[in-house]
Amino acid sequence: MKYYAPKGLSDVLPEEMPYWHAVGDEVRSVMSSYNYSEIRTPMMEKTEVFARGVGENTDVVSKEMYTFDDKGGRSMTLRPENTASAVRAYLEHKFYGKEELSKWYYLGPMFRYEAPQKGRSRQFHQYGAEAIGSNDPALDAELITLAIDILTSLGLEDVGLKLNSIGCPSDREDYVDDLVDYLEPRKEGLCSDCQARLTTNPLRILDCKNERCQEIVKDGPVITDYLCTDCQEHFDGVKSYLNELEIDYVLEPNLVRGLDYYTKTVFEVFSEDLGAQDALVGGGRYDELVELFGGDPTPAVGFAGGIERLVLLLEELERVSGSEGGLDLYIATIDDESKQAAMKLGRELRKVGLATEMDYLEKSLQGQLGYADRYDARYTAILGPREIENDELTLRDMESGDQVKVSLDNYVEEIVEKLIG
RNA sequence: GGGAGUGUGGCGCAGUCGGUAAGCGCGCUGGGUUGUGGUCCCAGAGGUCGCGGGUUCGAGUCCCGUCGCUCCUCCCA
Repeated sequence: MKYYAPKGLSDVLPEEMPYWHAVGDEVRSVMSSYNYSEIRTPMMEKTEVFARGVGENTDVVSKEMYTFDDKGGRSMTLRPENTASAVRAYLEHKFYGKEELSKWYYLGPMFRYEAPQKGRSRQFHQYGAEAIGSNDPALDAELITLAIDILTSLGLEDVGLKLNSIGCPSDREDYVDDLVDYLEPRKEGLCSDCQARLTTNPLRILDCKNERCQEIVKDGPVITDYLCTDCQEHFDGVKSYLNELEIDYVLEPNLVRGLDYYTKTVFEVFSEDLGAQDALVGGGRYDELVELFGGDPTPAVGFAGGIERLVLLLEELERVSGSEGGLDLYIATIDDESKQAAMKLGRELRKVGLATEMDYLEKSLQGQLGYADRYDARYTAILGPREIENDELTLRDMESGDQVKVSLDNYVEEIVEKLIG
């Protein structure tokens, strides 16, 4: 084989499409029910949108971006996530002047240069929501239930919610100071990555999976002890709403997440039925991001979910029927003359909305019936010299095998009648 | 960035110690049915064993390299 799709970029094949459609349909439907409107931002942005928005020290920006210079010498980057673009669009189109609260959702491809594995590819697809303009903890809870509702409406039940608050920047500053003070003397025990993080991004040490790092972190300071009154109240509010909504969650004080823009609430929805890449949805509040992009201080919260991982689960659980559509009618032909007529017939039937197929492979009648069978045609219209002679067609019910003659004068009505009536 | 596994007709696989094993199932084509699918029976087409070197009298099998794929670590969607 000479040509392959680039590593980590995979084709979504027709046979997988029912799952993708199910996810897309459910996302749109649930989002609408929560009054979120779709927005589509470009698949690439100027590099600084992500570099500034997501954070220079994040894994995503420092080593996972598809960045290149365009012909004008501008540094462009394929979007690794959609929040930064959404905020850019929010400001560019001055939504702060149009509405007090912007509730958006999106659906589309994202790109991160990483080693592909189960549930992770370089081009992947996310659906997500952003609510810009309110710091109400009820909105955090809304986003969380929205994310969960999409999953449960698709038939997933065993999903868990991890929840944490990382406070506002000044809380975090105090916390990071103490964390570094705590870790510095224990530096030797940390993995080499974490030793580096101690200076670049100490918070990331918290969710390092290395056992020794975890051991050390376990007895260190806990971020939720550092929340200011505002942040504490906010966090309590989120938890209280979740309790009211009977959403189970696990408090994870070490959940900090990989993007710099988060403040206060952070959360992840995960599945135990997935492999190493078990996060289905990740999100949180980003109250500083609009301001960072040059807007007035504007609180916001959002989440994103991975479609590939969701499809993987749906396939495993067989929660979505593996086929869609199906043929209403197959028109079998015998010779050139009947094929001419079949082309015309087929077009008429398609016009009234019937999925119609015919032979393009010069198959025998036997072969054509087999083909019709394989595609689950409900009826096969047989059109041969005998039918043409009598100005009729033979309509075969593919389940019962019953056949009737139908006049070519009113075949559309008769076939529609059989299929619908 | 590290680690492990894997590559044999379209698909899923078997291939023993290196020695007529290039084989099975599904699918496909034709026939049984000169115009009738699903079950069944018969026949048939289809493979430079990922690629390139090497060892050997002899390589799908062993060695080296290379490309691809998969999974893990890490991070996350």
